[in-house]
Amino acid sequence: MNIEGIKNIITEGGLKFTHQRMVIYQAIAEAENHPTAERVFEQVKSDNPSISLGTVYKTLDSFVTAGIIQKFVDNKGVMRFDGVLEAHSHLYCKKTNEISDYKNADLESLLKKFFDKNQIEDFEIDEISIVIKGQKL
Amino acid sequence: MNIEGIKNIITEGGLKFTHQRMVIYQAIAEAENHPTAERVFEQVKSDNPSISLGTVYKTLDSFVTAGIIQKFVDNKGVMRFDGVLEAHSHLYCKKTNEISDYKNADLESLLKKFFDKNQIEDFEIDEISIVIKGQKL
DNA sequence: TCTCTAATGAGAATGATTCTTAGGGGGAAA
DNA sequence: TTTCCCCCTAAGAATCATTCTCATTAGAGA
Repeated sequence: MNIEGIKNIITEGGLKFTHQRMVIYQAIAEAENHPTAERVFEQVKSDNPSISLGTVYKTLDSFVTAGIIQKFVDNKGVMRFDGVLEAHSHLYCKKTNEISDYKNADLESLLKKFFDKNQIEDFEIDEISIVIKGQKL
Repeated sequence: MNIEGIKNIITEGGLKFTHQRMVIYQAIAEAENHPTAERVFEQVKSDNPSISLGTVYKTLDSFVTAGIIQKFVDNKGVMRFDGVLEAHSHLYCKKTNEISDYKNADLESLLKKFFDKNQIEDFEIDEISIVIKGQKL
């Protein structure tokens, strides 16, 4: 993604555009995996050697609040960030601890139909997160 | 559950029976919610004032390894323990941060059927965990 | 009962995340 | 352009859950 594109995403999220936010968003958008804050920090340091880890945390948090990235907590209790906003599930490999995306529109619609029919008493569903645990072959 | 019952569960898991393991298992089995290690520690101290927090962590971990309880990580990155072994989903309330069980056999079989038909390439599924996020009404 | 090994208690150490504080930069208004 | 103000940032201290270390203790089998 080009600089203008990223700038738009950040400002449309209601955030001031800064160099730090730029490189951090870029790192997330380009990441194939689901990086930790530490990992983003490492990545970003080459473009911005004086950046601080605290800034990375705070910036990622603003992005989440602004709704331009997602976050979740992995099996070890470490935060993971995800630039993909559409509904999708995660595959967690117990051997390598890697987390990858699993998108399947059929699964999404199956679940949607199920919960449309089977309302949960006194509970309003906002989102459904699925983690498929197992191992890569 | 009585003492003998708990003793059986612990020894059948291949673990030596001790007083600490007894009271810790009891606390998990009786818990309605999904207690943290800290919470179990508080609970257990009345029956065993000299117990150490490290022991609670280590014991819970042995239980998980032995397969007699389950654990997961909540949205805040804190470990939660669960004495219920059957497949079930969790409801997470964004307002109160409470986590409750959601058991629905239809949902389980729906998912089982789906993944029987739709194998994931190069991935062997072990378990599927579903967290339904939203809010209590 | 005796012995051996695994379990325990106490507290130090670790690691991820948040907080604090001081300094800096960009936009709005004149 | 200049000033003001507020938000952003850097650096590191503080926090909190969890793990580790190590000396001591207590089960289970001989």
